Amino acid sequence: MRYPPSETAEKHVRILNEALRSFRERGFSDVSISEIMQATGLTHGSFYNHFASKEALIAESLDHGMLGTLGSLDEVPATSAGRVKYVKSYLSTRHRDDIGTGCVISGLAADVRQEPKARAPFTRLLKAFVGKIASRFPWQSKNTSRGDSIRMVSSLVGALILSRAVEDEAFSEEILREVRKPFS
Amino acid sequence: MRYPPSETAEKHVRILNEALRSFRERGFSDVSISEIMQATGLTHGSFYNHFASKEALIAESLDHGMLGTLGSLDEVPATSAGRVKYVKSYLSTRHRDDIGTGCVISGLAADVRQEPKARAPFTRLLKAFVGKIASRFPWQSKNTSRGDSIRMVSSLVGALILSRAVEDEAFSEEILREVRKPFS
DNA sequence: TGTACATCAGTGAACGCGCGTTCACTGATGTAC
DNA sequence: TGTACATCAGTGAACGCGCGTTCACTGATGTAC
Repeated sequence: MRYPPSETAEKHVRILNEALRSFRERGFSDVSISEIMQATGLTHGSFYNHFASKEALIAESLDHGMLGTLGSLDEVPATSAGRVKYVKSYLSTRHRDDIGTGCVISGLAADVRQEPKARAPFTRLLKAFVGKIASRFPWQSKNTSRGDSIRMVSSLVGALILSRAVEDEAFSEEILREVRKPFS
Repeated sequence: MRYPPSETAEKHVRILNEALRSFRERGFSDVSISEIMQATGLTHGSFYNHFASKEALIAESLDHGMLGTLGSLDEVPATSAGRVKYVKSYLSTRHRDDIGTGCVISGLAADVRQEPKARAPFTRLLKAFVGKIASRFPWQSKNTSRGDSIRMVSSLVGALILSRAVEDEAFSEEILREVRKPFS
């Protein structure tokens, strides 16, 4: 049956959030349309009233995820102390264990390669993230700020992915701690 | 029919290599037993004469991959020039595009989280890699060498994964180039 | 303002498909005597 | 050294299952007049 547009729009966003959470937790291909819809409180059939295909959902969810990812940078002051704080929370045990609501870039970077339609939105997201880190925080020089941002993002993403992959708790913590050091 | 043991052992290794290549290229769950066996020149039915399950193949292939990953470090001198050379080849366009035969750690770090049986062998592999980089190359001080190794590995893995995810060739190259800088 | 109808989101059965795994069978290899 | 038999890797059909997607149907909402 038909529903008021506001309700439809709200369900659309709920599907996106549910999808983005599941995708981060278990990857694009290990998450089914059915379970996303079930988690949203709907049946799988109505999925195609919202999205053309699973591919389309993946692409749109990444664009949707851009808000939260860039927004997380605003929660921290635009100072070098703010940068220290950001790195500390990015490379924290909490963030490591909080994959479903954690950084979309670390959560999906490796999955993106397999999904052609995901690459363009992911590229936009990463560019915006790198650009915002370079411009928001103070760096040694204007010339190197973009490179510094890329190096910082690569370190954070690599360390978080490795700390999540590893089974040994002490080793996992060691990775987070050691990569935090140069940023504090 | 029955085959000589040497032939069986050789096929076993061929399955492992084929699996490891496919897994790196497309991830554990997007690769089927059938296609691995077909690429090895066998039919899918005989897979279970070699491995108990797909999970067991994943675990064994990671242990098998340890040889190549650690071996790649021996191809470079145990000097700081050797380390420069290693980073240069790790963060090269060739390695970025050569996923199937590239570093197992970068290729599978994110996939490992989803495969419980893969985490122990992956942890061993990463520990050995970090340990070997710390001990093989000269570092500023003995105290920081292990941390330096972890920071280097995190940077390399993060940069390679991001450069592979991104659709924009110039941006991808920029990531590799900027992360190479502090190691040259 | 009231009525008639088109719209469209949600439901759940159904589709074809490929997956991991099992199984009866084959036949050369290895072993016991 | 020769013979009889157990072993076991490979084959391909078959299994149950869950996937992405489609579809006929329902019924409240929005629109035309």
